[in-house]
Amino acid sequence: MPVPRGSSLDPDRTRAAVLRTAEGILYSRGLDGVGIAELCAEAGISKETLYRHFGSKDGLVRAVLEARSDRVTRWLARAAADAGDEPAAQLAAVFDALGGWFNEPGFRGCAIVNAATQHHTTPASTIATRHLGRHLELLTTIAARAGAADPAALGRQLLLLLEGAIVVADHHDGPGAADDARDAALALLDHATRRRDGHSGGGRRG
Amino acid sequence: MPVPRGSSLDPDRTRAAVLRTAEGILYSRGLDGVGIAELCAEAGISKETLYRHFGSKDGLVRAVLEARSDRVTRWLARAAADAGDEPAAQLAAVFDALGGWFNEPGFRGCAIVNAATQHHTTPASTIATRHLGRHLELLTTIAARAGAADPAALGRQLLLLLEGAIVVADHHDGPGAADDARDAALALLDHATRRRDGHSGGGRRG
DNA sequence: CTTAGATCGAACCGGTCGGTTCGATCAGGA
DNA sequence: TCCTGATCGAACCGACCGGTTCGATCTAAG
Repeated sequence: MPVPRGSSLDPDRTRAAVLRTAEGILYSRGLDGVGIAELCAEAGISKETLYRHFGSKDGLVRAVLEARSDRVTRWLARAAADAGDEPAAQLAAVFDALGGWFNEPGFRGCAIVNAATQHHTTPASTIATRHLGRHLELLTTIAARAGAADPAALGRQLLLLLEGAIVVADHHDGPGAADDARDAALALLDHATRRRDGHSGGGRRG
Repeated sequence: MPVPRGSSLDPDRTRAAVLRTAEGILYSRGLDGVGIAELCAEAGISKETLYRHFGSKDGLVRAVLEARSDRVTRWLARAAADAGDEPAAQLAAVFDALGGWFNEPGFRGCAIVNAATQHHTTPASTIATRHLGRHLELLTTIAARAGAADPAALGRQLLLLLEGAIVVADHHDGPGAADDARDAALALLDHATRRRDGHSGGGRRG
């Protein structure tokens, strides 16, 4: 059953509603697994309306992916910020948040990376590159605040864990991948911040 | 230009040739990016021949993915074996081999994971799960031979790095991801095998 | 030579796709 | 009230899809 048939007649509201509906369907069925006719039906709009708002299916996909990238980026940053000032705790919180996502019923991997995998020519690739760059920025910031010897390098390593966890959770392990990734991340953080004596660094240091 | 028009009339040879050709096209263009008509034309066979050999496009895709999984698995195992008996060297060799792959012109991520991402209902998902399981087995074996405290856990962590490196190389970094993954893998190996004194373990131990 | 089977090439099928257009409808501002 | 513009619903387009069939052709085995 589509939208309650309200005919809001407010372009902004219509656009937002379409984006919300299309995101769910495109994520669960894939970019090529659903046609714009069905998209319009589910969103409760006509094809002409969709055409005027987004220009093409590709335009709709791009708008959906950009909105999603923004939201996911804010969500991860929030998870880190809510974990307090301790870098190790922030890192753990990021991967715990991932674990919560993996446990959600409709989890099917990263929508942006999936889209870029399906249409490697379209702007999806550009959005995906920027999306990973945003994750890298968050992780590098945490690495720097933790006092890592090479924050950029540690950030890149942590990004591998983050993206690897999504793939493994989707195609192999399920939610357990988040726990493995968190353990590995904390180990790498410890390795990159350890003093050169036998002391195990990264622990509480006020 | 298709096959040299030899008409081998040998079913096994024909099947192998079709698999080889289809693998390249399906990998570079995506499962939905090419029709069976073009596949047949490039392979130099008729649609009826393809239909008799593989039953359907899905059957062809499955055969392609299974053959590729076998080949990739053997390739990685060989890379490890050729690196000698030292677990750390074997691990480094695995990620160095990955780096070589990332540098190849047509690299577009893992064909099996990509396929499962595109068609998450088809047998592609099953093949992908088994594919990652094979990688996990190799990495866990190396972890165990290195004397890790928990080889299964370390194996799972290394799998995250392997899969993460493929995604990041495809969508963000390029070949550098392999170097980051190797460094992280060696750090995790060190972390999991270190003695509880200050000595940095994992080194040569006969 | 004859025959059986693999293959070709082309036509054909029903279906779906993304995109376009058009007349009717409806709400809000002048 | 009347107009503007957002929207609807439906029809339509050309293209391509995966799959099926058929007669002709070619090769290798008997």
